[in-house]
Amino acid sequence: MSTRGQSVVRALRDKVLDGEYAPGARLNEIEISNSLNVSRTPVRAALAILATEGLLDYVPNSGYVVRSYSVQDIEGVYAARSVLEGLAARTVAEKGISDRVRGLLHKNLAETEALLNETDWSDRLRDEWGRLNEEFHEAIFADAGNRHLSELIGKSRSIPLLKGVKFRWHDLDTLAASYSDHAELFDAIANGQGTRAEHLAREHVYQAGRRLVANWRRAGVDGASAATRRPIRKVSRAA
Amino acid sequence: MSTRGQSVVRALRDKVLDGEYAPGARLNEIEISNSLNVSRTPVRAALAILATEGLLDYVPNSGYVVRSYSVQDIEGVYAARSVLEGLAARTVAEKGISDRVRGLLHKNLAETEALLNETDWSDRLRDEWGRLNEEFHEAIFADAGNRHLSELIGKSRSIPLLKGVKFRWHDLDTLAASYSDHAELFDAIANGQGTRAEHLAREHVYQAGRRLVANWRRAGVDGASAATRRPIRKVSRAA
DNA sequence: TCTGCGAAGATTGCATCCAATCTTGCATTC
DNA sequence: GAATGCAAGATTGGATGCAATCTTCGCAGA
Repeated sequence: MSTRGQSVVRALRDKVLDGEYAPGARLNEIEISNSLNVSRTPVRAALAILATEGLLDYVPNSGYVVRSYSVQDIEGVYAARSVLEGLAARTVAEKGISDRVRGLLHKNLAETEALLNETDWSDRLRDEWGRLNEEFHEAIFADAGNRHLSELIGKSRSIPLLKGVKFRWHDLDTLAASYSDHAELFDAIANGQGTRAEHLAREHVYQAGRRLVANWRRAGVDGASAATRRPIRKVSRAA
Repeated sequence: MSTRGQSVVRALRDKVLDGEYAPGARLNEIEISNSLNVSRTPVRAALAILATEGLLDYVPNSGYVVRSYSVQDIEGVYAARSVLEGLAARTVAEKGISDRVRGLLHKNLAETEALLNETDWSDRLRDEWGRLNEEFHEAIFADAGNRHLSELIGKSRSIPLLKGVKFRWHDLDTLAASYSDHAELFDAIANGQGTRAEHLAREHVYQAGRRLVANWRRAGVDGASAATRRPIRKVSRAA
């Protein structure tokens, strides 16, 4: 809440990531400035920043639209994320996990396991599971102590429309498998097994990506049409 | 040359990457707008973008400074780059290299080899070698067909002050070794050996990073002081 | 001499106005 | 009827003025 520009960046980023602005949607400076009660100046700054972050596409003199991701794009994102998180896991394993993160992950695993034994699997529990999953991954790559790596992973984790649909169709078996992955990964890291940790993390993220793509396809027309890149301006009529 | 803002972004980015603005240097909006003959508006937009790209540090109400990278930071950047370029190499090897890039790399290797047989090793040849090296790497990760991966590698390859000092102290033996790495990597990719290609690329980039860090340290006081992070504002006096 | 306070100067943040470009719709022409 | 050209509206790009914040420098006091 430092400057208005930063506030607008946060507000718009959340809306884009939550799908409030769907992929392909056009972002109008005046509408946004009215809805957020600021002038166009901080809005324009925020749009430029979000475009640089990769959340928006920008065409000069035309405007900004929420970037659309095809199935191939998503596969590419997860391919990159898998090697990055693999590197993070290896790094933590080889340099030694910090006591703080060891305790955090231990607690995280216990809470996740408890969650899996719940009977009524409501949306609230799903959200809680998503939070724990995020906490687990973030704790690891933060403990790698590599600022650049953290930035790259962060960029790979914030993609329009992924956040909202990410863990929506997961059945209990999938969640249990994910928990098992986490437990093994923690074991490898805690025991300094760098190569094992790297491979486990890579495979874990890879599987997550594959499930996401499968759900993406299963979502059918909605997801497909929303993910289809829509041109900002009409193509020129002259051939 | 579409909008002034984009022109300013390019101009400032080049200056930062070439070291014209040294790490830790403060960027004044008015000075820049005067030197580039534009108003503060496009300059402000450009500064925000470059900060988002990671080239500048930003402190609200204080301004922008060229981001400084410690030796640990550089090691981290190269660690990330190595796994990313490893992934790119594996991807190209497994999906099959395109004819265009196969020809390009073939030509690139021939030109590099010819360069190594030159007798008078002038600065011009050094620059030429740097260009060929860049072309080689870029051709590979571009051929992977992963937009996100390309963006991440691009971000890892544009770091303040690296461009200028990158290949300045390399002796002929080092360059020959690098050429040999490239040749082997091309062989692995062209023969569809994904794992081998990945490992070769990782090691190649890792070695490049290690050499850079060694030169960085050897540069001694200059590099060290330039790389030392300088606080933007005075620390608050009250404890 | 050093520390803390305060006022003046400098710099950034934001709002608003104008210019440039694009988009849209209609009329005209083939 | 379809395509082209033109004009009006809408939207973005840039410049400028003012407010808010920070920085710097000097001064008073311990």
